[in-house]
Amino acid sequence: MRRPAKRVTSADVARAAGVSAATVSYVLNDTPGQSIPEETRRRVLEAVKQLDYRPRGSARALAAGRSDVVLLSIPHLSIGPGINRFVEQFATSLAHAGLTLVTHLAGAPGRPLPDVCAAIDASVVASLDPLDDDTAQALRRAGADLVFTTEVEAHPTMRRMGRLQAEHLIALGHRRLGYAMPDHPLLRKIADDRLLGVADACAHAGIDPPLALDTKLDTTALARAARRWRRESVTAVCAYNDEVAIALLTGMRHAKLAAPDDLAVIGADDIPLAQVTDPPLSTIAFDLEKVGRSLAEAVVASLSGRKPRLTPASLSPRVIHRAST
Amino acid sequence: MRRPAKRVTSADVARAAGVSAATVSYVLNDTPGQSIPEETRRRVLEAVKQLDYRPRGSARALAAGRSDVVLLSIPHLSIGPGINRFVEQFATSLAHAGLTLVTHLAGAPGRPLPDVCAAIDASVVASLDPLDDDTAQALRRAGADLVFTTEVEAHPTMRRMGRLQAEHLIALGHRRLGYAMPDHPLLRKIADDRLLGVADACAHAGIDPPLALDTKLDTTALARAARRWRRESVTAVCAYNDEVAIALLTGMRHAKLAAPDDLAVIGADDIPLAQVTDPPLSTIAFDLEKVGRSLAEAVVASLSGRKPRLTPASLSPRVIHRAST
DNA sequence: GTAGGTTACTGATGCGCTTAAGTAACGAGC
DNA sequence: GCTCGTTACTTAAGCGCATCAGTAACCTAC
Repeated sequence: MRRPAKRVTSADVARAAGVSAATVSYVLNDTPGQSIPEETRRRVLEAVKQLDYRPRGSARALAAGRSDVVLLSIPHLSIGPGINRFVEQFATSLAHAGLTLVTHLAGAPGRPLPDVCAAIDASVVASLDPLDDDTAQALRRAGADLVFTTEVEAHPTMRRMGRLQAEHLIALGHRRLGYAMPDHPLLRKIADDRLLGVADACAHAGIDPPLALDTKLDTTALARAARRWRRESVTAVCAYNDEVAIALLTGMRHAKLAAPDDLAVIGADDIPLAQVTDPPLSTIAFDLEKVGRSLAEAVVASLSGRKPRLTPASLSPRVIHRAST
Repeated sequence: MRRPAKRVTSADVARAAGVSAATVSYVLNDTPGQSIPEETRRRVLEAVKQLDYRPRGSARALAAGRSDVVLLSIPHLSIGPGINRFVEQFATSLAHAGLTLVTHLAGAPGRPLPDVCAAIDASVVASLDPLDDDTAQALRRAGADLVFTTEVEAHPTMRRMGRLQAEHLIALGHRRLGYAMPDHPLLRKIADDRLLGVADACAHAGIDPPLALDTKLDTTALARAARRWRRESVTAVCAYNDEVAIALLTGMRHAKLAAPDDLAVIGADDIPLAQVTDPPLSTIAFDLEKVGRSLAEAVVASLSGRKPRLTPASLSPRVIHRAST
């Protein structure tokens, strides 16, 4: 592997601007306590633009002892397309603070998070849900701060979503609930959390625990599941997510069952398609943009030594009531 | 911002193993031309494990002049959940070659790709579709190799997808096609490409160009669009993607139109839900795992100085024929 | 008029690693 | 018995930047 061609360095900029490399660094970083006259600043910035100079992150990180890179670990499988809006807002908010976001698909067999973190020398690792202890410790040893959307004390987000689904159905008068589990083994952990939330709500309302059925994205199988729930006098189903819920709706049509009269269905995530199903799907939505913004604040806080203080209900999930319930 | 606590360095490992830092580096990198007896190697690796040492990417990159980080730029909005499978496979294949993958959501107002690239000092930037010239040049100046899924000469993937959709419908005997455009302005460019592909196929078959209609994810609006196509004697519609197609199916049901008899519908992306619509949706699928693997190969090739040689039809889109056409 | 402060810089150092160059110890070959 | 080659290392340089410790020039105050 050849060494890449010579790149523009701060020394080049310094030469072009007729100053020292230190001055270039001061100008570019607005280093507090340094007084740079307007004229010099202009010359330096001019040279930067002329040469299309971009400081190398690795050199900066090495010299400064910390980088401006934030690593976001996102769950193995998408939490729906909304994740994009979240990431975008997060990246934008971080950029305002001079930080750079890159993301890593967690759980993949590719490479453990601490390795990735060390490789890019991230100074903060953010995640939507808490990481396991070993990983967290390894990351901290690798020099990264950790930031999550959920406070440790609060109910984990996933569990809360399940609770909201169930509470909605119970409020509508349903007394026996079903739960539609996803088939993908990697979704199992999240699904179990959400199911626990449903069980919480049932227990709290003093009704039977939910009847959970494994499902797959297959119309016939879901038609069967729907009939099974009916037989067991289930009147409403919480689906793991909108995808499962939509598939269930199709399965029900095949079984000649209609939502919400024969079986009420609520999804989770509020994917765009949830508005255009037949009937439109009730679901749980997050304000992901807000989450992105507040997570960015937490990162900045953590970086300046303050305890990241998150809003109580960071993900703020809420019920979207449409025609399927 | 306090300097983070002292982290484990290669000097610490060297001390623990009773060797010099150079030896540690030789062991960890399997540096060719260095003979390390088994016993020494064992001692070093032992110390590494004991201390949970992870080399800092920034220091490595700085010293070696190149990092082992690959940056994947993914389009602004998800190309469906399949993107996950692709990223995963890509990351795994890269990991086998000792490379680390991180991704960046392109197009977001956050921070331009070259800045991100410089910040993490990526040595390769991969992208699903070609980047504009300015960006490409800036990246190259930032010292990154560029790798794409599409060869420059080949038809851009997006255009090809549109062509496949149309060819499928034409082969089924349709003589007047519609095209359902997405409403999101950021999708416009991709949509235009796909539409061009449809137009190509129509021209090639000697039939009228497609009647493109703007749509949004709204059942009523789509019912109206469906009726409009019918009035204009369109018998089959290519949808921008499966999402639009599924919404159209719902709109058609509201307009008392059935697929494929009243209007055939084909989507694109083969999202999981496409199997469970009513009727199941014909669509265009990619072999994303294969793409991930071959893109990783291209990256490795590019890094070892060879020209990245991609398989002719890297994304290899193909028609999935279900009941909606 | 000069001590003391401020402004506007520069020089030197070191971050943690890779790598070229060096070296001590040992065995083989003559 | 001495050289040469090999093995198994070590030493030192330097990657590109941030940052600390200067310092020269100029200004102010008394």
